[in-house]
Amino acid sequence: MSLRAALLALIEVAGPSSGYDLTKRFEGSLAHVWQASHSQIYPELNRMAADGLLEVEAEGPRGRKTYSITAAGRTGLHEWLTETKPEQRVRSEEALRAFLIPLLPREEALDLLKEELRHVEARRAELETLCEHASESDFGRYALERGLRQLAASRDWALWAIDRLQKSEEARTETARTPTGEL
Amino acid sequence: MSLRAALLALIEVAGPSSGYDLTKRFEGSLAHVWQASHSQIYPELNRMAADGLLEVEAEGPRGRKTYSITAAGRTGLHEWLTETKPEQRVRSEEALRAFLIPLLPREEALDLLKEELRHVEARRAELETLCEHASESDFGRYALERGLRQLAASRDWALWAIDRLQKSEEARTETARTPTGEL
DNA sequence: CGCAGCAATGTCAAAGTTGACATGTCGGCT
DNA sequence: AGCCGACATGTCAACTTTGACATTGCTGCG
Repeated sequence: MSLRAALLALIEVAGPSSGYDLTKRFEGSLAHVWQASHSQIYPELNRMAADGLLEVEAEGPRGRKTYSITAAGRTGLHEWLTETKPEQRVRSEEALRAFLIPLLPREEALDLLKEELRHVEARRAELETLCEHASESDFGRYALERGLRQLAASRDWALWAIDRLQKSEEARTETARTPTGEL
Repeated sequence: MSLRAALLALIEVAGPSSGYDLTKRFEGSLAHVWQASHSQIYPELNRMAADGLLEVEAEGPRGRKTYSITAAGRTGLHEWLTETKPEQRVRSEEALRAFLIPLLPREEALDLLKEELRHVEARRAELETLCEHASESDFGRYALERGLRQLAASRDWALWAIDRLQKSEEARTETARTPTGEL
């Protein structure tokens, strides 16, 4: 259902669009939040049209189809936003790795964390520029801000973890103990 | 592959375990990071055993099967951690909602945000207690900390968004303008 | 002209995920 | 004895998601 909501919202905001347009827009700021490729979007649009949420206007020289939102579509979107309780579960491979970090010997763990830190910084910089170019009232403004804050949290965590690992290494060196069981 | 890595790691850390054990452990701190139910875990364990990553020791009065990690399993886990580049895409329905917030009239948007804030605070409190009860060296310590920071970021974002919406409402009231197009 | 590249839509198999259904054991309580 | 809840494993249909394969029209370039 999330895909439907996203598509309805995109059409609601930008007006009648083609599947191609929507696919492109999914590659923009929305990509930080939800992903879908054309192979998922095209069939879904047709199903939504069949369900009366969208109206198709097929034409265009290259077989372009334009979908517009119907009253039913608008109602559906509103219902989804207000009456569906959000799925709180998050699945993040990065977080899973974080979970598994303690399995690695310190050196390797530190390398991984530093690598992660680089990635996060890169994405943050990217988002930051997007954020600057976005107008005050831009549609994706809220999501952008959210993404930025999440990334900042990831960065801070990585810094914390690196610090912690280095401290525990120092402690280990001082007391001259052998390391405990690692992978 | 993430499921495999998680299962290998859980067995690596806790020693030989049954599918039931692993299912329970997936409901613990790991649930904040990755989810899997027994219907996914049981078949996967058997596949992993067939692939030589695990060793089965079937017995126990209630048909309990105990899986232990093999050398190949350990290698596989290590490879996954160090040689696979992490999937950076995140899919979060909550974030998607954040994206769509501007579609709602202010009052409804505020209600949603406040609701979200409550949820986040509740989960944060829950994690916080988990964090306190966790020993310094607990396996899940890093993931727990990461989860806490993510939730804090979500909370701060919600507060920021509420503030922003209220400010824009004031501005609107002052200038006595009619609202722009909303859902 | 031919060709590359983008516009535009589609299908399909494979993999991942969920929730429901199914089954049987064991221990403790009434 | 009967029942409940925890232990323990499994299957299956439905749905979502991904990546590959496939096709056609238009546009600009050499």
